[in-house]
Amino acid sequence: MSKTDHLRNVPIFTDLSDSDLNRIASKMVSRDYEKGQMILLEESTGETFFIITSGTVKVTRLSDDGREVILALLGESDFFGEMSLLDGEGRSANIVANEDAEVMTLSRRDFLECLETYPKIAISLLEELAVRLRKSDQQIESLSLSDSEQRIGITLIRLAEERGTIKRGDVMVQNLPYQQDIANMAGTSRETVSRTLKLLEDKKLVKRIGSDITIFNFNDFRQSFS
Amino acid sequence: MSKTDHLRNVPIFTDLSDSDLNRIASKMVSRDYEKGQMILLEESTGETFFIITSGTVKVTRLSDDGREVILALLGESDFFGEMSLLDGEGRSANIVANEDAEVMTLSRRDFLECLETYPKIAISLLEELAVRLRKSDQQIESLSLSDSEQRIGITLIRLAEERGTIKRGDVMVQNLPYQQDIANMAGTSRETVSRTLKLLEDKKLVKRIGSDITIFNFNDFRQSFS
DNA sequence: TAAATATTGTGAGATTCATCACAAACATTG
DNA sequence: CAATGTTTGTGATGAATCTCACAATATTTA
Repeated sequence: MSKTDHLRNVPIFTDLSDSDLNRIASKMVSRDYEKGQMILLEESTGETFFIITSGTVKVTRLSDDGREVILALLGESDFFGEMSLLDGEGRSANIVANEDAEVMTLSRRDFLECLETYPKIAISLLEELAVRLRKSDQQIESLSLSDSEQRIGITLIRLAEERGTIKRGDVMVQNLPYQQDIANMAGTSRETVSRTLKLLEDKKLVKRIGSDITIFNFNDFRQSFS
Repeated sequence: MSKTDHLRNVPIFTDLSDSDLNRIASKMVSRDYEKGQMILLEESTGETFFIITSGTVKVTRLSDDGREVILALLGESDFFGEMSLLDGEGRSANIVANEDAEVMTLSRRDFLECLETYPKIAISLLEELAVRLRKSDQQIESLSLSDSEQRIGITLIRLAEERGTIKRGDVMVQNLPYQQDIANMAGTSRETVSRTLKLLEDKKLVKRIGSDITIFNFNDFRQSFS
């Protein structure tokens, strides 16, 4: 797949013409990262905009004593790095390759120029940030008000919505993250994730086979954890 | 203060010329709300952009059983309502007048037209959303990793940064919100806020007089609760 | 100013969960 | 296919903090 083709799949670029896409693509550079490799480090100043062309990355914050919060898992056609380009602050999060990943990068200057040249990009980006802010708000609510079972349920829903496949009302997520990562997404401990997944299975709400999970009756499931 | 003057103080409009500001101001309508009055209800579709000209509002999410999370307290020159204008989703939060408040409103159509006409507004708005997203990420981290004392400390810092006055390294916040509201901001219970404020006072980190609080040595305080 | 209402303070018990400590299952590598 | 490392499962324990129940203050209203 060409760089231009990749760009076309990115929500904020979809409105552009082929020639515009080509123009932008010509300024982008590809980079590869191996699983576990740090792509961006907290506190470094952000100078680059990234688009994921393959693989997944995790966006995290770390406490001084090494505990981790996963703010998001991003995959193909998702982008990151825009925050500190926009507000000039240092990075607020670390980005680590969750599996081998390939990205395309755009320099700060080219990115900002893009925004000025194509107001549509700015507006699409606004939409995207609004969506993210909304998700953050939901997460804040669930961290504040829900117990660990609920939060883990909500985390499964997030995963299912992002990378699940539907089959007659059930949703299967292949290759569930490690329980430690689910715990870091849900704001709980690894052991609690282990126990809760078992509980959900006992309740016949989900079925696990290896590292895959099927959520039965996804709409009901989502309803009950909303 | 004229409508135009109010607009000038709003970060996303600061870059505009007086004539542009006037043009926008002419499309805005003022509205008043009494303390406690609901300005926007969750689930209704957003059709209006709001700028606060006086008073404060709180942005909340409610669980079905009536518990409340306060996502933000907004004051003069802050704005809200842009989220669902941008992504077309229904509102994600309720807005309630925290004290008597006056706002200026802009219709969806005029707001979006503004964005198209003045790309600078779009870019400023991007910056603002980036800042908010960053704050949300911090909050998610603190809800996930910190104990209640830390979270309450962080909440005090947020309040101090938004509405405190500095006096020789100390910061005073007048008219602290009710403990119930602080609890809803910090994701804890009202009783825990009561006990924790007392604890911070015993540790000589803060001093309370009536509904005012002084945080001693604000920089150190912030450091230790980072 | 008294009465009524709202807010804050505080003890005690219940509960949820994190943590520790292993064991079991699974995967990876020589 | 050992054997070594990773990930998951599970009991026991303790700590944090929520909840409930009032008491004590503040604040507002009559």
